[in-house]
Amino acid sequence: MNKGLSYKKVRKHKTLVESIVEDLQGKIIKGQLEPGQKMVEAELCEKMGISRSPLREAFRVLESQGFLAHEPRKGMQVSRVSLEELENIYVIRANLESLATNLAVKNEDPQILEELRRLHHEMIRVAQEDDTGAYHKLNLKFHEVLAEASLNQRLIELIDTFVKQTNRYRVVVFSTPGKLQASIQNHKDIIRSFEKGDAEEAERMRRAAILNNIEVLREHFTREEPANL
Amino acid sequence: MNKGLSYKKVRKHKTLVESIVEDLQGKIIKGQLEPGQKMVEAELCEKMGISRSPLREAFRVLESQGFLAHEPRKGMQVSRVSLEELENIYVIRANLESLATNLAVKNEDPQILEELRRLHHEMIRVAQEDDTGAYHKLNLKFHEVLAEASLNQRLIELIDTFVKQTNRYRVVVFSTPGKLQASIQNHKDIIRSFEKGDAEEAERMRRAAILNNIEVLREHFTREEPANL
DNA sequence: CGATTGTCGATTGTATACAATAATGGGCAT
DNA sequence: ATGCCCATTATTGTATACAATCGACAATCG
Repeated sequence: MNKGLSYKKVRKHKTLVESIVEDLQGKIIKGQLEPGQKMVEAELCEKMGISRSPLREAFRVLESQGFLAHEPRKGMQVSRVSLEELENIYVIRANLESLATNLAVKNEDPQILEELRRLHHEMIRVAQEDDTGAYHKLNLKFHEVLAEASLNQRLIELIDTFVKQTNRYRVVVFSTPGKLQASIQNHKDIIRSFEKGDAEEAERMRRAAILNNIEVLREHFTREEPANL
Repeated sequence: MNKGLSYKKVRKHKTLVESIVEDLQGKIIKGQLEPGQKMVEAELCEKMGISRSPLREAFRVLESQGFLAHEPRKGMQVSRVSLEELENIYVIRANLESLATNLAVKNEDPQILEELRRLHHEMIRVAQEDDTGAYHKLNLKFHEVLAEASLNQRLIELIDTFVKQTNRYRVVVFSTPGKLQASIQNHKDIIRSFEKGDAEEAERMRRAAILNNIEVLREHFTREEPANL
């Protein structure tokens, strides 16, 4: 079967470039494309059944988002993130998300609060069943709702990009024992701050949780070999 | 004279795409390309003496940065920023820059402090001469130094983009009377916090200054017509 | 007279072709 | 055997060509 053709079929209203961006982004996040891997245009074109123009445009988008990196005449490669850079990214993400949390609380939308509570209880349930996969999905949703409640479109998009970037190394963070319970407690705290209308407190809670991930990462990567981060 | 050819000559080590990005970005910031203006590919290609491929790649970069926006099949246009969006951007910028300031102070680099002092005194000088143009340049430099002192590369780039975006409407902010003196006072405060090593205070100072710009903008655009923001 | 549809032109989306440069490998000299 | 140089080749950078879609205007029908 020609795998390439499916691309053209799938796109209903999406343009080819968008499809390619999503596809490659997904593969990078999932680790199917490893950091440092060379992205040879002709090769990818053939595999995907597309031509170089849309691929190169997709490359530019992904580069802007930090998923790819290139030097002129040397070609694109999947961005290679050092531990230090990853820490840098986490610091930014912590700030952006805590800002969003602050704004979300200030907006005082009862429907948002309701949604957060629902997700929170759902997470408690799947945590008891030790379903980390389901938990991760709900967790993402929880923070997505929080971000969107900021009603700041630019911020929402920015956070989305940064979350995706850190998720490339999520596996590491989430496999840590106790992390799940800490996460649940954190959500509880945020919801409580939300109920109190204490935006600053919610902001601090959110920031602390994200920054804590850095510790986990640092610990992990000083023990084990830096591998091919 | 063929204006187009200069493009190819100028690039020494820069690729065409980079040159185009810089050029268009500059024109958008300076207002030479107005918000909402259609960017017809063929037209620009002829004017610039380039072909569509690099132009379209530059488009993608600029779109990622928020300077352009496009709908499929409808074409690119210079992004049209509502007052609300501009406020959103300022809120993000305030957060990013205050974060950078915090990190900068924590790094405690005496050379940075020295550089900030130098720029500060320079600004006081040109302010006395009412040279707002020179002041603006020094001001940009001041905050650039502050951002770079964070030593967080990703953050530095992000701030750069956001600063450029808000600078599209800088004219408005800076023509306000009293703004210059307030700006000088703010720098003084930040330097003092730096000397004390009080990162949190410096962070608050920086944030307050940027957020204040929003007020100025809002005032300006509720009096005057929203124009073609 | 208004609405609808068809056709044409303009413009974007995609593919291919050409040019320039960097990586590779083999031959030759030391 | 090893290191340097040159040629070859692979790959990116740029330009052009082709296809698909959208918008506007006009012709036709109710």
